[in-house]
Amino acid sequence: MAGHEPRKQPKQARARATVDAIVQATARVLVEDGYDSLSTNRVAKRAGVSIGSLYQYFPDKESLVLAVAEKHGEAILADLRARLESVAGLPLDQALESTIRAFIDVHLVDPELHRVIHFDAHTLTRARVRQGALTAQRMVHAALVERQDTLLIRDADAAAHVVVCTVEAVANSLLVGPVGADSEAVVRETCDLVLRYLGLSAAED
Amino acid sequence: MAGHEPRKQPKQARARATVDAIVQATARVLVEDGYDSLSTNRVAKRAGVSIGSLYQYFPDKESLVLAVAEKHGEAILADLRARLESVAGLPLDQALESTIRAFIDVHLVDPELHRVIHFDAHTLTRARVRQGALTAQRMVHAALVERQDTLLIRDADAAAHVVVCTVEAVANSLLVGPVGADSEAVVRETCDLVLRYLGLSAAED
DNA sequence: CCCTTTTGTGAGCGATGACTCGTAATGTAG
DNA sequence: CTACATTACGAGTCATCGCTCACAAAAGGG
Repeated sequence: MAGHEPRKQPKQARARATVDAIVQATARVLVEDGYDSLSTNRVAKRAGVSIGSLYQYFPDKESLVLAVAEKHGEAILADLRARLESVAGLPLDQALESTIRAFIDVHLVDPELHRVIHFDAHTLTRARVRQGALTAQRMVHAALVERQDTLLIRDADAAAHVVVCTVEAVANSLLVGPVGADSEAVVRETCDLVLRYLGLSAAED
Repeated sequence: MAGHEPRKQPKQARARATVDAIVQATARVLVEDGYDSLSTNRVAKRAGVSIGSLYQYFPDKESLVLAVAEKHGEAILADLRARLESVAGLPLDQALESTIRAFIDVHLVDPELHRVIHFDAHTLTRARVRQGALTAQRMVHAALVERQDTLLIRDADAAAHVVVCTVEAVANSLLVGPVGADSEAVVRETCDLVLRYLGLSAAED
């Protein structure tokens, strides 16, 4: 289902520029025209290269979207890591809140592109996204286990899954459109949700 | 983008059977072949009717999927209502837990179809699903406001959104595939998540 | 029985799309 | 300059798809 064999790698700088232009063009088509309007011909035209050049480096249409998703995923991850630097010294509850907010914020890097990748793209790309979520889940799992006695946890596996699932869903809901509530309030409530779940924040007032 | 005018309604029983066969065939193609393989010709063939007959009752391809989604949505809603009958007499925390479990269970009616509708289908169908979620959100909002003084709520709008978003995400996560955790445990944790968030269930042991 | 309405048919039109391949241009090494 | 590898090109192939339309068969009604 993944289509064909991998294609050759660019050797010269010229070729690397071409590949880059193609990936960027794919992203632009994705956000400007939508997933349904994505065609290899259109991408080639938008990139200013010929359709033949495109197929020298990408075996099929899906691999284009995959490349974009990969790049976007890495950008997000880098951003997240940067945002988490400052968390190290904080007390647990504040650290957690910062992490949650960072996780949500990071979904708003190029939100249109994120929306398309997350909601419109197909099998392979979705699998890639899902794999990213599983990675996050493992990280959360580790963090939970490490603080097992400070927290209120019955089943760390299930807890990690629920937490990641929840925060990701909220983050994505914020980039779909009107949400019937104020965004900042939603983020605040999400923090409360997770903190109370983990037994970290007793009710105030 | 929604295509064309609505088509005529079936007057005779014969025609109603045809329409039904078409909707059912659409659902079968959707779960057996996937959204990407859905074509009007294929649906017609699978339904055992001619392509012309299909276009007598459905203006375009999307309306097929929409009909399936509509039907599935109604089935789910009916199921949910039935499951909620028994909740009336229970104390608040148990009622809430039952409701959450019901909401999740109901996503497992024809899970394959649900998966396709929720994850693979496009604009119109997605809008329909989203509208359903908003309805749920309004219901939750009302329920929260009604019990405002028993619960721990700062912003009912945001709370309703977060809760619905969360439970729906968990429900959908359970029908995508391996989850890295036991399903029942996930459901239990989700209940805890929401109950603790609303200040209903203090920590046990 | 005939006339009208409703229902059913499927060949085929026009469009689009993914992808190939023969060829030409450009870089690169000796 | 020459020979070879790399890169770029884009017309064209083949398949599919959404959808129409001219027509035929069945139902209903008088």
